[in-house]
Amino acid sequence: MHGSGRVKIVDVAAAAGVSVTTVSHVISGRRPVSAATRARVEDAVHRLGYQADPSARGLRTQRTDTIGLVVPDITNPFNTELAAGIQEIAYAHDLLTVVCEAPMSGGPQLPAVLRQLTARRLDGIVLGRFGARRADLDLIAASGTRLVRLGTRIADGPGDVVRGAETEGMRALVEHLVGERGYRRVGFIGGEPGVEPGGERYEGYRQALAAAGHAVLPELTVWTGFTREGGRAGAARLLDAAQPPDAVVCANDLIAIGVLDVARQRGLAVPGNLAVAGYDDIDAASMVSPALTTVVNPAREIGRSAARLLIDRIAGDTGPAREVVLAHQVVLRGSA
Amino acid sequence: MHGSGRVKIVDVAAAAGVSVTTVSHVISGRRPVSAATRARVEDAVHRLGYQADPSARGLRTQRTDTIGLVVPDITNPFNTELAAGIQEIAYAHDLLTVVCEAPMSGGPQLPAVLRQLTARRLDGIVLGRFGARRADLDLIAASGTRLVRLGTRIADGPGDVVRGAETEGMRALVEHLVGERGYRRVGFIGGEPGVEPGGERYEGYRQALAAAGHAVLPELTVWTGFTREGGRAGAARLLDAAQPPDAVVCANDLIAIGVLDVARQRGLAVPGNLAVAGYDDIDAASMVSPALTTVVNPAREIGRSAARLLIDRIAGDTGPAREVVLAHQVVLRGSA
DNA sequence: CTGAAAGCGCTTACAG
DNA sequence: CTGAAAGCGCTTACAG
Repeated sequence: MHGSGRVKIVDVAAAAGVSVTTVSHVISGRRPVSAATRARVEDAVHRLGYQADPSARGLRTQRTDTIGLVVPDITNPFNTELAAGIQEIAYAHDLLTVVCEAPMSGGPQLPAVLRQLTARRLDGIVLGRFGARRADLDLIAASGTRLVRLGTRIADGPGDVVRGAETEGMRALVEHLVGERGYRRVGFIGGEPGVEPGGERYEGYRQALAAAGHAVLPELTVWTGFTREGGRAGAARLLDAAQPPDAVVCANDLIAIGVLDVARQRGLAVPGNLAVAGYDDIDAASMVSPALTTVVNPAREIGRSAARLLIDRIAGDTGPAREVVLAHQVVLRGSA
Repeated sequence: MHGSGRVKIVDVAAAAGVSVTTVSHVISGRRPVSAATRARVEDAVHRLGYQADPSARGLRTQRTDTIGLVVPDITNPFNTELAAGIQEIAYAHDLLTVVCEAPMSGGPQLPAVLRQLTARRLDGIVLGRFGARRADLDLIAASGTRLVRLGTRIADGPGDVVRGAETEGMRALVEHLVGERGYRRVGFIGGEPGVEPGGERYEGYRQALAAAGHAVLPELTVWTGFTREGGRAGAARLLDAAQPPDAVVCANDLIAIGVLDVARQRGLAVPGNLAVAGYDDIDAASMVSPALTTVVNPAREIGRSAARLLIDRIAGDTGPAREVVLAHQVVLRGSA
């Protein structure tokens, strides 16, 4: 069985009575081998439990059969769904996936993380984090590592892009609140100012109000942070206004959950006194009470698309850069 | 700058006017180099942007500087915290971490995933999934890959172990409900029967009741699944009993959230008519209403400990197998 | 249909 | 303090 020391391709060749060349070709299928020889080799591979050394193979082929995903926070449910989608496709293609964290603040800096990944000679990188400088992106591309960026535009840098239709999703949500449900004063709580995807989502909110002929009131828009705490702070500000809103849409679900906290604390019925809507449809969105009306952020499907794009490129696709946009989907629950 | 083709160690040697041997030693620090030479080499490395090829290095050193984590579900918050803890330590030691999913049902089978990882010659594996056969574990150990198992006992297989004090945690929780809060009929909703960590947690429940002199009533224990749906089904069963419980402790938070659903739907006040407690302290536990009384599952710290153990072993520690147990911590919130 | 041999880019005894 | 050279285990032109 597994004696001391690993089984090498020469061991298989000896056991099967052929050259290492032939063993290699049986395994890769890159050259025809007679049925009898193939059977002997396959038997030896199986009997000895041979598995090619990836370092040796990688040194020859200049591939690592490994792709990377960079996200700001690996515990964020959106990012784990993303990772799951990538892994699903990668696993089927015998690629390993490494997920790396490059926090928006604190922890390893993005350029350091990217440098580590290019040092590892990954075959491809999915960049699921905003805020990369153009120079860093160009360095990835120049190193020969394929790149897929998430949530941005094709013109913003090298590589392909996958994104959800965020502006359209938020617009559809707000149009529903204003049109079907008849809310008149719809407020908006954004995340950190200038941080995506807050801008895209705000744009949808703005478009919907404009299309309905409503004014976008500055006193009903507040930017805090993409957290529950941000939602609490934002809700307090909006509700303390001279004319508070009758509905609040939030840049993400965590913010909306913070708004629910404040509503409960102030004894406001949701959606009776205040309608609340989020964005992303995280797990917790259906666990809070009332359950959150929100827009699906198709994280898993974004991951799948990104992995497919990367794999096509690794396989040699040299066509022009592509941008894949995934449709939005509004989920109506109890909160709005 | 980065012309065509990657910078190799010979390029650095040529630029610095020394041998590749010296370049290698400057980088590794494994041999004294004169200050002047060192400076020339470091300058060349920096100027050319040299990064050693990991495949070539790995082929020589027989290391991949990569460790793996195997979990049943990478989107489960407990597992992402685990991964975050491992990555935190691994990153500081220049190790890459790959997280692989081997679902309890459907998807890639555990032996196939483990085979893929040993084929990749990982330096170490953290096994965060139950249900591995002894033979599979022995194969990992025999392949020279260091192993840390989570949530089991040292006697169950090769390698080191890290686990939380689950039985003690559940026992402390139930003792609080019975002792301080005075609940008399405390029910238990478990996950899938026979699936850990359900057994450990049930044992804590059992011990607490026994210590308080309460009988463990079979009609107050039900095994469903570690999901919100499982909690709903379990709650329905318990509440339809001739003498329903006045409190329910659950094998995890998702189950407890399912119980809250049923309580709300039936108009039962929590904790007035029915106290509810969970286990794990996932994010959603503090988002539901009332917020869940639960026990912290120190996932991140378990990850950190596992990574440290693995790194010690990779560094050459050959001492006897170790079992690290992390203390429990009950979190009292509104639900019980 | 098959094999002998070069070479991928490192690290590390060995030698001085 | 420094260097020439072997060799890690593969894949793949090249040759027949």
